[in-house]
Amino acid sequence: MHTCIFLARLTIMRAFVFSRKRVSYTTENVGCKRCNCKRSKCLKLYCECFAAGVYCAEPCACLECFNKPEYEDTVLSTRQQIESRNPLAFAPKIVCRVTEFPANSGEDSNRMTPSSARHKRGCNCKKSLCLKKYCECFQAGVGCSEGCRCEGCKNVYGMKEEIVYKRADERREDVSGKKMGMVETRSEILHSEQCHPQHLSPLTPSFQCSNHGKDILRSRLPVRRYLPSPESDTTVLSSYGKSPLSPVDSNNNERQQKMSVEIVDMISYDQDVDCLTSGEMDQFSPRWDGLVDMCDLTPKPHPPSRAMVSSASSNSKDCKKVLRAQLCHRNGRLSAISSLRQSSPITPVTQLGGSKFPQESDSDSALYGILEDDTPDILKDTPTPIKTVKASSPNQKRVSPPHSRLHELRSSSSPGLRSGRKFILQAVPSFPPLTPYSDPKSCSSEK
DNA sequence: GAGTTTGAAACT
DNA sequence: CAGTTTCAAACTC
Repeated sequence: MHTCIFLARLTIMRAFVFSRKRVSYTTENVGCKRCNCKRSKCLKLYCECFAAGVYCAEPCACLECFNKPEYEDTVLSTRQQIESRNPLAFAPKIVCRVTEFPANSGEDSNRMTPSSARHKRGCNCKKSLCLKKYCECFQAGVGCSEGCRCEGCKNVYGMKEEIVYKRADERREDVSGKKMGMVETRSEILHSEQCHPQHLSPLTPSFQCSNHGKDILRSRLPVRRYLPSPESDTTVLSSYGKSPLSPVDSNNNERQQKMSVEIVDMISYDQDVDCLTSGEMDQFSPRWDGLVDMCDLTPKPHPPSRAMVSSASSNSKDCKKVLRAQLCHRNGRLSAISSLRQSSPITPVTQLGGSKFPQESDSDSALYGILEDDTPDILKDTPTPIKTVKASSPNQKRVSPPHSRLHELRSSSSPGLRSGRKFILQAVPSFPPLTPYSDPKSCSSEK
């Protein structure tokens, strides 16, 4: 169970931290760098805000911006259109896969490590050597993978060749029943953290806001070198060089806990948190399905482990249950997490009115049926030949959240959410809001 | 701050 | 699907 929670945290953290570029929010959103679109009208994936599923806000320096609450319909239809072209367009780019271990014994049968967070689509770098933020993998703080088509990869988070080699190695060792070698080492580190809760913040998503995630990431990094965190422009070693028990962590612990509640509540965040999280919190909506990715993992029985905290269930279902239970336990309103797996990052639920929560892929088709002519007038001068829409969700996972819940959630107010400066596209939550949404229309006056 | 480089997204 | 163009962020000076 702890493993599951742990992975959930990690995945969420990654989703937040790595999926967006330099979006540095403060509570006041002062000096925040947001998009700077000149020609895309903030209605294409070029636009960071749009891609992130949030409305542009004051910090944006965009021109002719249509990514605003008042153009909600346009935004939604545009998203719809883009999704029809590429169903994964708004899906989190970083997914956290799990290293699965062969079944050896009943004990610790749920051992898994988030050893392979990767860019879903992979990069295509030619000149940056995957060492600059041009590289999405590097920017996301993840290693390149087989899916990357990069040339001369030197990604410090994991080179493509290295990954391929290690995976082959893992498979070989798994088959031979040998000990896990490097993988084991990594998982041991991970494991160590799991087994020593004092090393971690409590079981709340706050973990994602700490640098624990980075520590974990670091644990996956070659020991030989540390480079500046992609999230840090100034710190050379960043948190990668810190011990998990570093003072920073302990100092952060309390506020991490606080943060966790805020994250879970999807309310505005504490600006006191480090830049890792502060810039990402209100990008929440479209990234929550990172959790989905995590939960989609299907851990297999694992070999015995000395001290594995392993009350986790051995299947993703249970994992989700555990996660849900855990989160619900921490936040009564979090029952919405039960919809994690069903939610779509891109489904414009508002257009579905109060319809019932559709089931899985059916929802998509239903949705698409509703949203037909999806070419926004605004963009019709640049027509896109999309007329038919895929009826099924690419991974069969992205479905609208329960509207009844949404409705419930909306009907209650969340001061924290209202305090957020960013308009999350309420209509296209990737993940059912964990706290009430504030109606974009009602809060459009905030802007 | 302007100009350049880069690679993703969009288009053909 | 491959090649090209457009775009905006990252980067350099």
